[in-house]
Parts: sequence; C-alpha cells; structure tokens
Amino acid sequence: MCGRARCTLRADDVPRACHRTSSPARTLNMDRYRPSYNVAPGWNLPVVRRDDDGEGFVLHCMKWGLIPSFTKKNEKPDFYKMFNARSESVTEKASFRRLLPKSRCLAAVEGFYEWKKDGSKKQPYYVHFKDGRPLVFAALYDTWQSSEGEILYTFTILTTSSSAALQWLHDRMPVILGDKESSDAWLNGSSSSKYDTILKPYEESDLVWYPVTPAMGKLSFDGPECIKEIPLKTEGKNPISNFFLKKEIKKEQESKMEEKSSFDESVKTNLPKRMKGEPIKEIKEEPVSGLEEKYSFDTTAQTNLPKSMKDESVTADDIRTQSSVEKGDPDTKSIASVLSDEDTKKRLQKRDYKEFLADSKPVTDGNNKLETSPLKRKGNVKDAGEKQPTLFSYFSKK
DNA sequence: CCAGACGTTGTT
DNA sequence: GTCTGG
DNA sequence: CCAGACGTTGTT
DNA sequence: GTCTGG
Repeated sequence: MCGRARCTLRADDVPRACHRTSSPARTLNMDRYRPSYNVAPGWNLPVVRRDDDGEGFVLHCMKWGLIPSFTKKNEKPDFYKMFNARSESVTEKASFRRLLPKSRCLAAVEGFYEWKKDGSKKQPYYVHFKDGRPLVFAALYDTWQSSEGEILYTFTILTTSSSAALQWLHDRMPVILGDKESSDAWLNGSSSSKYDTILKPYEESDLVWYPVTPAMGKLSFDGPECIKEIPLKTEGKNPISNFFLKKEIKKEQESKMEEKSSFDESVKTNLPKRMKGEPIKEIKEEPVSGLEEKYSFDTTAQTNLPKSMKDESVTADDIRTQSSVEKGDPDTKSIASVLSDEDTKKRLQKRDYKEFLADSKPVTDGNNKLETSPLKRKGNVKDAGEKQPTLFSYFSKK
C-alpha cells in the first residue's frame, strides 16, 4: 500500500502539520528536501523526531525506506524492501521492534496514492483530507553507515488494515495520526506504552479520494498534474446514476461552502464523475477536494527550490532537475548539508504563510460509525459499484 | 554455541 | 541489535 | 509501490 | 509471468 505520496509542504510547515506547537530544537539535512507531488521510497522527506536528549524535537530530512543499522556496509541499500511496517507485527519483527523504544517519528504529507486493481488495469487514486490539512503518519527511523562512512537516516511508515471507507480501494492503509493527542502519543509516549490504540485505521469520514492520471505511476511525472482529478470511464447501463446526480448537487454546495476555492481552478473545471470503484454509501458522500493544491505548491517551493518554482508554470521537469542534483547522494555532501542548516533555518523563518488547520479535528457526528461495509472478508471487496465490467479502460490506447 | 535472518505488498 | 534455527 | 525489461553470440 | 531498477 502506501508506496507513493505527495509532499509539497513547505519545510517550515511540517512541524505544525505534526501538531508541534513549538519550534524544532534544530533541523537536520533539510536542504535535501525536495517538495514533490510524486514521492517514492528512496526520496528524502521531512520527518519530526524526538531530539536525542531533552524535550525538544528535530525536523529531520530522511530517506523513505528503512535501511536497518545492521545492514551490511557493502550492501546496496534497498529502500523498497522496508518502506512499510505492519503495525500488527511491528513488535514481533526484529527489524522494527528494536526501533520502538527510541526511534519513533512522524511524517507529514498532503496525501498518498493508491492503485486500484481492475484485472490487469490499475487506476491510481489520490487520498487526502477533505480540508487539505496534511496527513501525519506514524513512522520509525534508523541509521546506517555505508562502507564510505556516510551515515544514512531512513524511515518506514506503519500500516494497518484499511478503514471501512477505503476497503474497496485497498486492504491496507498507512497509520494516520488524526489529532494532536495521537501524534503526541506516538512521538512522546513511553516505550512501555501500548500503541495499540493509535495504530489503527483512520475511520473518520474526512479522508477522501479521487482518481488521478495513471501517468503519475512514472516517477518522472511530477507536478500538480499528479493530483488533478480525472473522469473515470462510466460503464453504460447504470441503475445508480441517480446517486451521482445527487452527488453532483451536493458537491456543488460543498464547493461553495469552502472558502478557499478561489485558488483552486480544478475544483470548478473538473466536475468529478466518479463511479467505478466508489463505495455506495448511503448518507455521506466523499467530497470534492483538492482545495488549495496549487496554492500549497506555490508556497511550498520557497524553501529549497529556485524562485522559478513560485511560478505556476513550474513543471515536473523543473523539479526533477533540481532533485537530480543529489541523485548520487555522495557522502561528501553530508557535511556541507548539515552546515547549511542554519542558513536554511533563517530562510524558513523569513516567510509567513497560510495555515493549514493542522490542529483542527475532523468534523464528525459522534455516532457516525458508517457501517456501510457489508463485507467482512477482506478478500471480497467487490460490490455493485465495481462489479461493472470495464468496456474500455481509461487507457485503451495501444 | 554459531549462523543467518531480519520486510511488505500483492497475487494466485 | 536481536531473534530463530540447527 | 510501479515501470520496464525479459538474450546470446560475436564484432568493431 | 517474473525479475530488476527506481
């Protein structure tokens, strides 16, 4: 599951996204961070971890994909091997259990991608919070020293079974810490704590999704296009078309309700037409989203990217060009990177920015348990919605 | 005792 | 580093 | 996770 | 289908 994400957060937004009220005691390697709409294991992402001693926390850029410290020095690091850790077995697996006492951290992203399989076809969906606030993942990190002496920090994202709402998409999902309490518990809890209560699927209804272009499957594809909603092929005869009619109406209403829509062209231009694979929920329907995506991106780029990034004309290639600079990540860069942190910090503080409501809790009507999932066995996630045969896949180009 | 592994996902 | 298997 | 390759012999 | 590379 969680093997691809969007993180275009500004570096200085990350602590707040992780519900930190104070400033980081220090930052580490943040100059390596490259905001991207298409992040995969092996990429640098900002995480928040406890400071080695004391109360504070560190804003620390690490590579996604755990490389345990006991990995052979001469071995080639494989970031895809352990980019996820099953929360159900994290206390049993030797590679992860050793990290539980002192190496927990938080990773913040705006959303992640999940591919829905339809036979041989795969359709990616972008999953995110309705109000645009970042998701906070529970994670574990470790260090590894390569044969050249470089110390590499890496982390893995904990996963759990999917929420009822996301079951149709996938049977696994990242552990999302939805409020300050849970993120505090994970980051600061004692090693003797039981994390069972927070390492669970996020069941609130403000986690939403929509289909995006399959082109983002390529790592070379980056930029706002990655999260642009695309229409899904509709499947002819459909006794539920009424639902969508209602949906559309409801969505328009919601769109009006949301104030920040002025930044979001996509919401207005793309009338969402999701059908296939969508859960047929009775009451609540998944909303339009993508609010402030562009805005986020614009403000994001400031920290480490060239000024040109502020421009809307920024392209994936622009980003790649930047990131490629450290593609080889030679150890020789490490020192310079650390030293430049101070510089980075200053730049971070210069800018003020829009809040993303990280501390707000999802709106829920208490007993909205949404027992919509009529299916208990995880193998069988097919329902009326996705039973429909696909006549033409979205990419019937050959 | 030493040697060797240490993981997830998905798919069938 | 730590657990499992032999 | 997805994308892309998936081979040998022999030659310049 | 399955393995490698990113």
